[in-house]
Amino acid sequence: MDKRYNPTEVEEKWVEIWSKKVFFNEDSEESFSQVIPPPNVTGTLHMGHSFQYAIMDFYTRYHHMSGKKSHWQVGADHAGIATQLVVENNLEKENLDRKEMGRDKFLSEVWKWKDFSEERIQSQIKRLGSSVDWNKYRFTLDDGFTKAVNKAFVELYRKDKIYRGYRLVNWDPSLKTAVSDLEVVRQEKKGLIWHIKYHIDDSDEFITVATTRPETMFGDMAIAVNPKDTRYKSLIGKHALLPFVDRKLPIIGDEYVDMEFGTGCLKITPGHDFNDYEIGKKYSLYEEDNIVLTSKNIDDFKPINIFNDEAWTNENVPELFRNLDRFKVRKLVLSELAKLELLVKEEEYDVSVPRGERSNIVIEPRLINQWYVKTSDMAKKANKEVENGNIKFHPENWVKTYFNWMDNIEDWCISRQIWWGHRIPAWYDQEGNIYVGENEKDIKEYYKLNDVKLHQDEDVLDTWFSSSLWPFGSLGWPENTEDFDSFFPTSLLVTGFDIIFFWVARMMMMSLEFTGKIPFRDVYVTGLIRDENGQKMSKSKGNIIDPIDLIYGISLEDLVKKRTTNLMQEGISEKIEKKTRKQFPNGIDSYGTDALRMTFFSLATHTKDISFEFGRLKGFRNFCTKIWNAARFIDGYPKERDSFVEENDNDKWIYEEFLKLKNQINKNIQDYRLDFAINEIYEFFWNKFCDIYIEDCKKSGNTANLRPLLKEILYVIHPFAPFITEEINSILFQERIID
RNA sequence: GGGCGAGUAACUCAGUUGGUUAGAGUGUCUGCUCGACACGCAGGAAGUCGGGAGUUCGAAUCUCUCCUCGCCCA
Repeated sequence: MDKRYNPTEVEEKWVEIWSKKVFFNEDSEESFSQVIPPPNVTGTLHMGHSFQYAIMDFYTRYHHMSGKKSHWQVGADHAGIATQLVVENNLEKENLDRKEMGRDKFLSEVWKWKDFSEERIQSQIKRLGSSVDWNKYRFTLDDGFTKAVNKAFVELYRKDKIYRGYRLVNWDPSLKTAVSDLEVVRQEKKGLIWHIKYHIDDSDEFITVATTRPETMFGDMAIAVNPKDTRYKSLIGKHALLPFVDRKLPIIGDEYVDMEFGTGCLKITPGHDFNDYEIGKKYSLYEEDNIVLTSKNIDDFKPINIFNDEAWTNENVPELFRNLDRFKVRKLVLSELAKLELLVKEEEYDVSVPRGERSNIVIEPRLINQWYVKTSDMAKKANKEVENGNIKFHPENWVKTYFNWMDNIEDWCISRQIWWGHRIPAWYDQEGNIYVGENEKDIKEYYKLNDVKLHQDEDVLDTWFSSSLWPFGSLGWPENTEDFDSFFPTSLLVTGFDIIFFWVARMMMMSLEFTGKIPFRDVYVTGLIRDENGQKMSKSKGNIIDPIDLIYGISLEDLVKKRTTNLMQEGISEKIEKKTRKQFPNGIDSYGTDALRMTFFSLATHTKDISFEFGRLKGFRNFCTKIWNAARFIDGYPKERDSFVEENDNDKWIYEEFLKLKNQINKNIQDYRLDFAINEIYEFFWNKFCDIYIEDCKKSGNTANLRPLLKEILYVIHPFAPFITEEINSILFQERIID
């Protein structure tokens, strides 16, 4: 054995073995199972993935070693919008355009990319030593999974839990697709609010409204004031005249209006604002001959839409303002209002701007037909499982976050106007009647259609719709597979707090809906890995650390190159280079996978921001060397016996300590406190086993117990540090720990 | 506006449910190339536990309040 443990060579050997090997206690009655949160096929894995995979691998190995049938379901996610964007950007560099290519050709390009990305991801998962069964690998767009998705959609539709609705949605004008509430990020910034005068019909009076979005005024359908507001009480029932258009807008009194806000008068633009939409609906506003009327019949409600799909003004605005970008319209409206002396004033105001999570463009609410899942009943069922303790969150506190969202859940918009994804299994005839079924043949049978010409919905499903089926879909549902039988419901889900709403909650709803069972019992919610200053790692900040570079090490020049190529923004590369050179003057050392894993465990505390710290990584590399050298020392003594025999006080003491350790870490493992567990291992091995026991054995010459005890210790450490323990075990004992 | 969380040694963090002199890793200081290990060994320094008030025999831990910072939802 070398004086220093050299991890990379050793690890590559075991990676090769483990990636082909299936660990499986076939005959065991008890089972443990979990599904991987399928990584997106958008590129490579980052620190967060390696962190979570370390934890998942830990539990898979741990339960396998305790004799259970232990299964970790592996796979990847097609990641609709994200992947489509990556491929579109790549094509753009070759001056190719998605629209010009057409759907089929474009999709074949995406499939090519998927193969490329998938291979990289798979090799990364393997390199971390993940004990998955590669024969059971699934992809969310493979045939079996697509079948599950279609079945789920059709079933929900027939149970009246999916519907198509003409409603206001979050519209992304650059991607030209609807997105769900969760895919919209709000950005707080200093903006302006404008006070605008509207004439009162048949009067010399004015009413002044305050708005942050004057460009939407062409879609105004009412003015609302609080009925208690003495300033405006007398105006209720009269009409205001919309500037430039002279549309008569009813002035309505509604408690919803906050008297303190702005002027106390709100312009109601149901076609372009979510709150206004609700008010418009309440009064069923509709326009006739340039007069807006109210009605008691909700079917009369007809919001005015003033934008096209790119958020440029359409034919519903006066000619002067037509066919312009919404931000240009704003400027023009303001200057024209000023000319008419209708612009009273502008004030600074904190506004919250909705932006698309992927595109970063300002989201424009838009009226359009989309598909929705009715969520409230499903949410209630899911909540019950949390309330009665069938599903547990760790740390427990995350249930608050979970309920916070679930108690206010809205219907889920699941259709996306993109190409990469599961095409919605709905067809239309010439008259626009909707038929839902797994394919055209099924539909013709189910609806008893003869020679009707049908065309399929162009849209695809939200990626999270398919992901929500992952825990049972990946195990074979709707087929009645052996895996589904033995491993569902799964035991554990390891995932980040950032996708509790997107994913965890939705899996719970769908699983209960389709299998009648919970998808998992324990949810281990991890924090997010940040850099050592607590900053989020991102390409533009230039602080990304690739887990592979921690395992193998990387030279300064390569690291600088890696961090400064393919930057979206111009001009930041110098700053990044400077920062990188300062922080890593000698590049990054090689630390090996075990050291990285143990670092992750020690960082897996119950906080949501985890600063990744090199000091700790260094500490665990030293620890690996320590284990290696203890083994090397012990290897210097001949084998005398197979098992530990207590012969003196020293033996008695260390064995008691060892049993205490085992008890303690088993408890910690059950409590999902791997940080405690790894610290105890470290403390026991270094301070007790090495510093006291081995030293004492040296002095007394009673060394016969060293080998058997080391072997027992290696087994305990194995799920924490699989490579080094397996290597030492094979050198000293010519056996496999995990088989 | 509603909700959640953080503030402990120079740095990054624990503190397992109120109980002896508050812990770890890294860094730092002193001394060690003695046969496992300098990625080491033996020692050492280092903290008003964000501020204030309270409960208690006893508070980093419980209560109240204030300050600073972060995240999520509207």
